[in-house]
Amino acid sequence: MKRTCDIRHMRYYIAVAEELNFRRAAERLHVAQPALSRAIRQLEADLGTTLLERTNRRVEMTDAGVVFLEGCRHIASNIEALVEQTVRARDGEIGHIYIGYTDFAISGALPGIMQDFRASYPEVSVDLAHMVTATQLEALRRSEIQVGFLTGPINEPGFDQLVVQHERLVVILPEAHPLARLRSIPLERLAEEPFVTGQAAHWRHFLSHMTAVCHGAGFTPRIVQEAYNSEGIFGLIAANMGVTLHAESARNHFRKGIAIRPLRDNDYRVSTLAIWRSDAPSPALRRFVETIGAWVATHGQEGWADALPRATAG
Amino acid sequence: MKRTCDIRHMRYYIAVAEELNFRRAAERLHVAQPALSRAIRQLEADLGTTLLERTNRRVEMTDAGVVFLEGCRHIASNIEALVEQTVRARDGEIGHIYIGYTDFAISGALPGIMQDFRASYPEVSVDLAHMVTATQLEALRRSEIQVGFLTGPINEPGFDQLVVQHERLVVILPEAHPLARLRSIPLERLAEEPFVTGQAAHWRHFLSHMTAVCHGAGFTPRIVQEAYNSEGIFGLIAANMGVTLHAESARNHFRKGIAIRPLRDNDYRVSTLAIWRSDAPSPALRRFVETIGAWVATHGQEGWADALPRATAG
DNA sequence: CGATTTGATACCGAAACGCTATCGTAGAAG
DNA sequence: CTTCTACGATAGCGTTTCGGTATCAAATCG
Repeated sequence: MKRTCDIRHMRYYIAVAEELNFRRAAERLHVAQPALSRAIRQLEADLGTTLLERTNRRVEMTDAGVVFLEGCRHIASNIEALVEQTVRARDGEIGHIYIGYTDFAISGALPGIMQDFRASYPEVSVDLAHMVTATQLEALRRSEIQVGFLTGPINEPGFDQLVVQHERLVVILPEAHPLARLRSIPLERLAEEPFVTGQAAHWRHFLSHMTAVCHGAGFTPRIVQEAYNSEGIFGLIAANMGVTLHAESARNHFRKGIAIRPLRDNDYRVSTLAIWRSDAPSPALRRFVETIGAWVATHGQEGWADALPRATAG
Repeated sequence: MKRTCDIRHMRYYIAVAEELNFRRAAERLHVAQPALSRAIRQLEADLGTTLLERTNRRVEMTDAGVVFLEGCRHIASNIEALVEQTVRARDGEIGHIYIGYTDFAISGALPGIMQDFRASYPEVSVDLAHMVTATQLEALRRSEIQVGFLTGPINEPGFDQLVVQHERLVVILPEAHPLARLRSIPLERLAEEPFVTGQAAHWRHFLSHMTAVCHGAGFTPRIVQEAYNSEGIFGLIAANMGVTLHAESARNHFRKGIAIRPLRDNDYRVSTLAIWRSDAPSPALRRFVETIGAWVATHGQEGWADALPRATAG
């Protein structure tokens, strides 16, 4: 028993079993009749089972033949589907992508991008994992994630990037704070205020932006409290523990008890980048990067906030 | 694109994709490494898709390769299962049998035989159809059923048979009937009684037995009512419309209002036969006939009534 | 820098395949 | 009963495919 079980033989058998006539089956398969005779004979030898009862005038299926026909049909269709799926995987329509994102990204461009991507490639499954910028960079190097949405600027050789957000800074402060009465806040007025920020170990990318812009206004922010994430920061501010600078995407959050005000006469911007390994992208990744590009081209760098279904205000 | 998709190539691919190493995969498959290289190359050409990324030192699966591997595993296991099933079908462990049966058979030996058969060959599905003897013979000739359980004697060329029941006759009469007080009834005492029987057109096989045995006692039964089946006959008798002769298997029925008594000094017997086409039996049919034979050998011709779970009395 | 390992290639003999031609037989037609 | 026809089986031949040995080019490692 060689256990070859060639697909071709199965297809031959399907034709013969359906026609119950070697000649017609041969026509249908575009082969000569003796080839069929031999193929079926060999198939039967491989299986160790008679599949067709030939009586020189009529062909009948045995019980085993019926079972085998059913199975062959099933397998043939499975193979067709598999070939189809494989081609689609090659074209990036099927696959899996691991993505890392920051608070800024999920508050800003990422939901819109994901929405577009899911609409175009519904069969690509996506794993979204929240990570701060430094963790994303490490994960990208280890190929644990394929795309990172993180706080720029980044200079990582071997990776391509695209700016998806380019945001002004806003001041976040307790609703009852005297400065909250201003429509926009001059940065210098925050010099003496206590600051609430993310943890220094994890938020250093954004904190370096914050300290830089504060130094530009002539002071060093006095950090009195650290929170784990943006939600935590907002909560502490609502509890009147201090103020902070945050990216404009904070406007997409709504939190009772806090006020969000633009900086007056300050054009400093923080960028959020999409970044991915530039060599040998998987097909699905290529599609995803295309989607990011299309999204950026469509929404521009200013309009990203409009992409969110729920628009909020400060 | 030839769309060959040889199973062998798939098995080769599974090995290479699992080992991610052509040499080790070749060892596992007991083939030389160049054969593998070529097979995979051809497979990729057939599919029009790169499955493995070879870098002269390391082999990696592409996304399409991952999808294809999963599919190949699935198909390979399907084929294994199919071969298994086909062999079992050849051995009669899988299949389908169409069976016809009479009232006598279903009241007698058939349930026990079916029970044994289902226990031995649970994956052979059975279609049981109630038919009178004449209908069964016609269905057997047309191969609409493969086995008939019917009332003998039968002389049908090209068919084999086996006696599964060989029953004495019993008298069935209304509980309140004067004769019901006797422990056994001499046949002559029924000469003047009105008879309730099955419809002449359908029950002629049994009716010929009945008239024959009555003639032996010197009278012709006066049939006053015909019913569709045994249940109907019993019902009419319970309604005091007459009496009848029936096979001993009637004892396995319980019907309020009727009495069942043996014939006195009468050894006439009615046989119920299993009958099937003697040429080219399907494997499942062969198993079924074996089971019938074993059942008859075990239970004998007298003990058939014991085979029923529910034993009743007259 | 040489040794080793990896996949790719070249070539050859064997096996499998497909085709044409032909046969034997069972059913149909006369 | 004879003849014809249709069907599957068989034989022989050329081509393709497959597997094996020997070898190569490149990358890794000591």
